Amino acid sequence: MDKNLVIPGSEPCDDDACAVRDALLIIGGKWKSIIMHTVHNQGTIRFNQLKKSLPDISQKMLTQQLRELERDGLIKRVDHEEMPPRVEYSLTDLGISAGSVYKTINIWQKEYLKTINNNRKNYDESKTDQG
Amino acid sequence: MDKNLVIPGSEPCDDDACAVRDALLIIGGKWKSIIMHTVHNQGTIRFNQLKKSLPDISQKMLTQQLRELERDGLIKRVDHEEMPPRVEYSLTDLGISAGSVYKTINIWQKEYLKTINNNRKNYDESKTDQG
DNA sequence: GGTAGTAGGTACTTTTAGGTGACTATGGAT
DNA sequence: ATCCATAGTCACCTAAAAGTACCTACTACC
Repeated sequence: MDKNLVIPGSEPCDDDACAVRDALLIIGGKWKSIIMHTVHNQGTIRFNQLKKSLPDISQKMLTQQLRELERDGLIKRVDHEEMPPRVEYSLTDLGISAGSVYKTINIWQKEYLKTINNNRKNYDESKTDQG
Repeated sequence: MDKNLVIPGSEPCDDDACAVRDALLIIGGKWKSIIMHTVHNQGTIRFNQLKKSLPDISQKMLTQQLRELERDGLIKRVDHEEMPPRVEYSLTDLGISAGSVYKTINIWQKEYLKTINNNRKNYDESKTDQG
């Protein structure tokens, strides 16, 4: 087995936690990838526009995820302090860099989705066949 | 903004779900990255060896995660059917390919961790300063 | 003065992920 | 007979993530 092929650093974990684990707290979760994707596609996007683009997300979750993305510096929030309110979201440079990670994940998934689904089917069959 | 720089495919979601979201169900979660990392490092590893390498994981979670990784075809499980039991785990080719995804995530995290932590600090301060 | 649009916030509930501790089967050693 | 090691399973519980429904502030418009 070639040790140079794969996976993270050299220690199993830095201190307690894994870098990958930490990264997934920042870019993972149910909504962040699609929010990031939508903001990127639009360049600049307002709150309600975003909400309409993501019909299944609740207002609360959208706000919450945007706050986290803003806190971590992946997204920039500009409040124009007008009435009626106008708030615009866009990606920061860090957000754009995270985009390349999403892209890698996406490519991997697209490439191996069928394989994985076949594996699952075979696994299930082997379990129902002979427990 | 350069549309060619970043993020997944061209639609926000394939059907309901995102490819990235689906991928993270396969390779994400609290334990999978470190399990994969450990198995890779050892080449072949037995259950209890793995448990000792990951002192914080419970036996139940280890079994459960290994079953999912096996089901999805990232990990191969070989039961030698001896007594006392001897079961050996190793990565499949698909598992190795997932390693490159973990690697990308890991590199990104290592590169931007400080930036993210600074962003969080500044964000918190701006919130406590003036709400 | 009632309604609509904007960008949220709050309280409560459900669902999912993860954790704890005791238990099983097997055979060999003490 | 009892204990040990291996590789688990089972029932139960907590904590975190996500969802639902309703509320706020401000202004314009009718």
